Amino acid sequence: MGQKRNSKNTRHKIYLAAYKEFSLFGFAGARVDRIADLAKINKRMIYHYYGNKEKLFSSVLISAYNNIRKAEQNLVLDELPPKQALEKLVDFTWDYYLKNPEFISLVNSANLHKGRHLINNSDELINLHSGHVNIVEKILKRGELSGDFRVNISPVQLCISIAALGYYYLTNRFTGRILFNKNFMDKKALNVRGEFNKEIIMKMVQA
Amino acid sequence: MGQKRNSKNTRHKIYLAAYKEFSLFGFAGARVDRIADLAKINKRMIYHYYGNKEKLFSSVLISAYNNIRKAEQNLVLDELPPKQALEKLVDFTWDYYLKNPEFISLVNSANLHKGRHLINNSDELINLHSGHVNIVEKILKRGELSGDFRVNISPVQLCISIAALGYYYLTNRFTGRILFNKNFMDKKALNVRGEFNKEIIMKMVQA
Amino acid sequence: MGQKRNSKNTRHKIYLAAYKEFSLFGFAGARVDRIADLAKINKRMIYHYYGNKEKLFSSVLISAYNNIRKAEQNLVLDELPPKQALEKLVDFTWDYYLKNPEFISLVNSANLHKGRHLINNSDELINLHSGHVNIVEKILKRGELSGDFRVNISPVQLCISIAALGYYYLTNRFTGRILFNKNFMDKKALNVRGEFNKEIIMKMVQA
Amino acid sequence: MGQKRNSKNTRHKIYLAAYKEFSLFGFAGARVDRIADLAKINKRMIYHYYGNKEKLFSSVLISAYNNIRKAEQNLVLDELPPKQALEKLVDFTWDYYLKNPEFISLVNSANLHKGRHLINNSDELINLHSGHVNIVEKILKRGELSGDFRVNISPVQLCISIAALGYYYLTNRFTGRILFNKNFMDKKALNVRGEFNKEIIMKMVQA
DNA sequence: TATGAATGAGTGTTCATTCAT
DNA sequence: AATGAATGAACACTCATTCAT
Repeated sequence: MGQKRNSKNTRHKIYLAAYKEFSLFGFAGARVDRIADLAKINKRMIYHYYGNKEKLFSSVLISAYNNIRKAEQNLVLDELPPKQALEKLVDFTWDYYLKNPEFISLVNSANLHKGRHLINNSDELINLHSGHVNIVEKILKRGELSGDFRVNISPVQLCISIAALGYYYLTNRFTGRILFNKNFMDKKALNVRGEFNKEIIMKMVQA
Repeated sequence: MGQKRNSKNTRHKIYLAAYKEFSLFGFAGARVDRIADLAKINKRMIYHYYGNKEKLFSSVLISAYNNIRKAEQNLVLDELPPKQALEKLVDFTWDYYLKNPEFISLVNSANLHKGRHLINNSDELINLHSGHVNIVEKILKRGELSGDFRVNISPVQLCISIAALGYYYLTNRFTGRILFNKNFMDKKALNVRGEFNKEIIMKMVQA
Repeated sequence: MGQKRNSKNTRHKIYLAAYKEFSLFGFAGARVDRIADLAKINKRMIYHYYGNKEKLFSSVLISAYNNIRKAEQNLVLDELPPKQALEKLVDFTWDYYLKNPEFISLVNSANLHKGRHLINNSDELINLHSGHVNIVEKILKRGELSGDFRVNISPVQLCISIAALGYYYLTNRFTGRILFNKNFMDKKALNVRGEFNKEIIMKMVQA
Repeated sequence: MGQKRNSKNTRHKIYLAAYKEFSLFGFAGARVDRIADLAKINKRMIYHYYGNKEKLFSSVLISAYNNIRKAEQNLVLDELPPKQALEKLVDFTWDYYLKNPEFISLVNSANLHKGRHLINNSDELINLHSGHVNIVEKILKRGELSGDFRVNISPVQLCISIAALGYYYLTNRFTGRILFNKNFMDKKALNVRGEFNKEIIMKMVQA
């Protein structure tokens, strides 16, 4: 049984610690030593399992992307009328970002590094991602047929918009608080924003 | 006089180099040495004029925010009908981001560091920023009166949304290219996105 | 029996890999991990069979010395006239170095470490080595009696000289190539050097 | 005057310490930390002045080669009869090695690394080195004319041989002591070897 | 006999910052 | 106002070796 000598366990502990560290400090600001301390493993193990800091970041980043897409795949949308399906998807996106703000930080860091951590590593992810667009496409098609939605709305542009509205609000919550002199994260503010996001998307698609 | 000119010059050269370095690498990834090399000044001068790396980042960040707000103030919107005024504002925001992608990088880095570089440094900026919200508020009010726009749209939420739609697209252009297998930055793609942004905002406000 | 064969096999695989690694990188530059990889055995086995890196190096070094001495013992020189016997010995030394350049690297590394890897480990080797001097001594004696050679030539100094002429040329083949702008290792160059070595030794001993 | 803030001084202290460290431990075995300690300078300065360990080794190595060649150039040989000139050169080589055993260690280490530290760094050195061959060539020519030396002796091969006889003896002094059970470094042994070297070279060239 | 997992001390290198002039 | 020299703490990464099975 041996909990102690457990390769998978160590690997996973590293992963969890790295996830936290990278999302708190970005790739450049993250410290391998802190990851080792946090994971309570020997630093050497990081290099044993992941090669180097860069590859560890890649792993974490890809997992983060995979996680959101997998969660999304679990949504049951096909049985809902198109409007409700779309609202549910917008809600899901907003909720996911709210519960996983680290995801946003990781993606920002990945883009600061021009996306190089995604290259050569992401076949599975790209497949998962195309599922993401498909979901939106299917909803739009159903809405067109039912007469609820306008025709010829680009699924990709809509995907991006749904993400954008929540992502921006959350990634800018710190500077936003200062500049707007408003706590972006209190319960009411979050509710207001969630509703606004839904409203703006629904207005966009409505016939 | 000559000396002062020089002094201003050195200060400004540092600023320009720092702006570039911080936007390329973020706060943590930026290197003081590189800034000095790029500015072609003695590294010691950075500490003379700006105190330390952190304060230099603050300066750069605040300037970046000021610049967008000042440019925005120069827009002449009052004389346009509300719809056109709003479209012009959306266009401006998108264009500004497109021409100043470093601004987005700086803001991301500032938020990674929880906005601490803005605190105690930003009275002027906060004033400028409230002007930003005012612009939107005024347009919304005029639109309500003219019957073009719905009533009770939150200016702050609209501000955020206008920014969000462009900001997200551009900050995620690298991972986006890989995940959507689509060049986010070619001319046509940028045009399509610009139009989509306008459409979504206009649909949101229309009566 | 099968197990013993396996055990010998593992030990030997380690030895071969270590021989290669140490001669390529020296003692300090050699990596235990690389030896394990090269030998395709578990790293732990190195410690099982040889104790540590230092002792492994000792083993390899002593084997290397033993090998050259054993090969030398196999020469049949007694039946040749003294001049021919000496020429054959010089040829042998030069050929052996040429075919076993790793030997030279190992010896250099051993001397860099002040010979400590030979101490307490080398009784058999010292015996073998005295055989080396005996060979030269016997030839010299026979040459004196036959009138071919001068009297009172020191066997030890001659041994050293025979080794020196080939050893130096080969160990310095890389810097030599650059400094003399001449490929030390092409066929013709090696032939020229081989003949020169013989000539210089024969001139030294001739009556 | 400022002894303390003295760039040349620091650079030189690093050089001296590196020279010692590299010759004691070879390139791989040398420690940058020890060099810094020995030089009593901040480790950072090593990287400031020399870039990295590898370049520092290159510098030290090239200087070592330059030094022996420069010392050799200072010999006044043209005014001596050819035999005496050649003997003086052999003596010089032997004495130089004896007084600078580190030189031998450095050259061994350089060759272990396949001479790469000499490449792209050694124009001056290659020139100096051709002076080395010229010296021998001139002596040989003069000896031919005077009838003291044989004709058609290769200067390059003779250069190599002169170096070889001393170099090998000294570089192998540690393993030699054990294998031959003889202190290679006591005064008498060194004298004997010095004379033997001269004898072997003179016999080689004599008419 | 054999192995995969783990370790602590260390290795070359880089960082933001300060000193001395 | 400006500079080249210097620093110590930290950085990512690697080492020979031992543990647990």
